Amino acid sequence: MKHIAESTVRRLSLYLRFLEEHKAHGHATISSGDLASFGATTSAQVRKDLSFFGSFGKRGVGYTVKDLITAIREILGLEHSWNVVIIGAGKIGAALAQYRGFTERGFKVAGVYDADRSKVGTKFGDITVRPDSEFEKDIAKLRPQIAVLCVPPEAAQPLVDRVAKAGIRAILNFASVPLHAPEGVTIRGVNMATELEILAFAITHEDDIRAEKAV
Amino acid sequence: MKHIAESTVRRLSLYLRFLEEHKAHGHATISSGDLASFGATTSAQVRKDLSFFGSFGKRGVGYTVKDLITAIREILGLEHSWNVVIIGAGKIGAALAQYRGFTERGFKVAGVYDADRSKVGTKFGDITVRPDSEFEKDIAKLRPQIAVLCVPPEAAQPLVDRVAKAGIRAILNFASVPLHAPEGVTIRGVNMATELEILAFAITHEDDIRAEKAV
DNA sequence: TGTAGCTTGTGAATGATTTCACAAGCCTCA
DNA sequence: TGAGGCTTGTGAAATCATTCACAAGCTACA
Repeated sequence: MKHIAESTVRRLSLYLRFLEEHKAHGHATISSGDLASFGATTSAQVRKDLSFFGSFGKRGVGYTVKDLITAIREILGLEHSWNVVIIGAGKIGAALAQYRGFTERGFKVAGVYDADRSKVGTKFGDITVRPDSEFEKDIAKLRPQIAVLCVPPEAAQPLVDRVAKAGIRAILNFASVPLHAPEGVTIRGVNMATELEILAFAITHEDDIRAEKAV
Repeated sequence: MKHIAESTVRRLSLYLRFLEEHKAHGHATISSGDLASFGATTSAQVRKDLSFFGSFGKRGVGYTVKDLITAIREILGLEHSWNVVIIGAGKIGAALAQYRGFTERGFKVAGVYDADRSKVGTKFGDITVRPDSEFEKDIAKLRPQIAVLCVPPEAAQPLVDRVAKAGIRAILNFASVPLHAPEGVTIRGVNMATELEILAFAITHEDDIRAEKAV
């Protein structure tokens, strides 16, 4: 397969959300223009995004909502559900463990771990925080595909190596350090402070931008 | 000023983090190559990123850590601290209200609001959840520049309009819907489920990619 | 059946970002 | 002072992503 841009995958995820909503509203078909207006993009972009994976619409008509949902779910790899383990049961870890959005989209939180014994035993819904040391043992049973790291920065890289050794190949990192991914492992980082800094940059410089527009 | 790519701003934020660490380790100067290896980028990229804003290094020597920190902080608009209000005191909102990373980077949580009366009065450290209805009144005193939305999807767009009307021009959105930004307002979205979906895509397709590499 | 009015799928063009490659400049040391 | 070894700053080239523009194909309806 041709290399797919991250921006394309991100938009597909967005289209999927809109399609599900659209289906719930009882619509059977949708055009690239409708999809575009929801995702703040263009109809050409929508069609190009889809074209990397095949041809899903009918000229003159549009896309069958049901079929496009199936197609995008398959493209994204969402036809089956994924097991996720959360490592670190601090504030963020706890919030994610209870986050409805994951379950809704087919990501099942299969375990929560923490090195701090005082946190072990805490319950989030039907899931109990287990000791970090049990991690490798559990993996063999749970077979999770994704690990979410919500640990202090200095603990993150060692955990990446440990998690990778246990056979997990996808990591979502909430620790505020860039991590080195071992061969065959994909890491994505989410950094709240960086997001705020990008906003700070935008409002600090928007006057320059406005001035520029006026020229 | 020339238009700056978001990717550049994101990297600057990363460089800044490394520079502060580097300074704490007692180093006085740093080269673009060192900065690059931390951020998993190239030395040319580092120099290009900085070149949009000026010339901060010395040929043959590198950059003075202290001065580059000052320069990047000024570029990002971090020379003063920012006031942030969090709207929605659910799991995510509560986690963010207590998130150390914000304070460390100069973002002060000045208020937390919720429409649910049962949440009003809850304390997060020295900050108390206030009723949503008090929001406009408080803004006049607090003068926050950034709002963080941690509300259910259907509540998000109305809040954008309300927050914008109150004079806030930057919004960080954790609700899982794309939002329409009024004129002069910058919105950034963080969507945990989308991040997991991008990972799911990556591991679903990595065999294709590996196969491709082998060809 | 034929025409009018849509909408898709896709090469080609444009625009944006990253990488290359090298002149210019700084420091050390003989 | 001058040569050698670094490192920056930056045009130019290459790569990557988005937008344009239009032929091809579907539906409805006369």
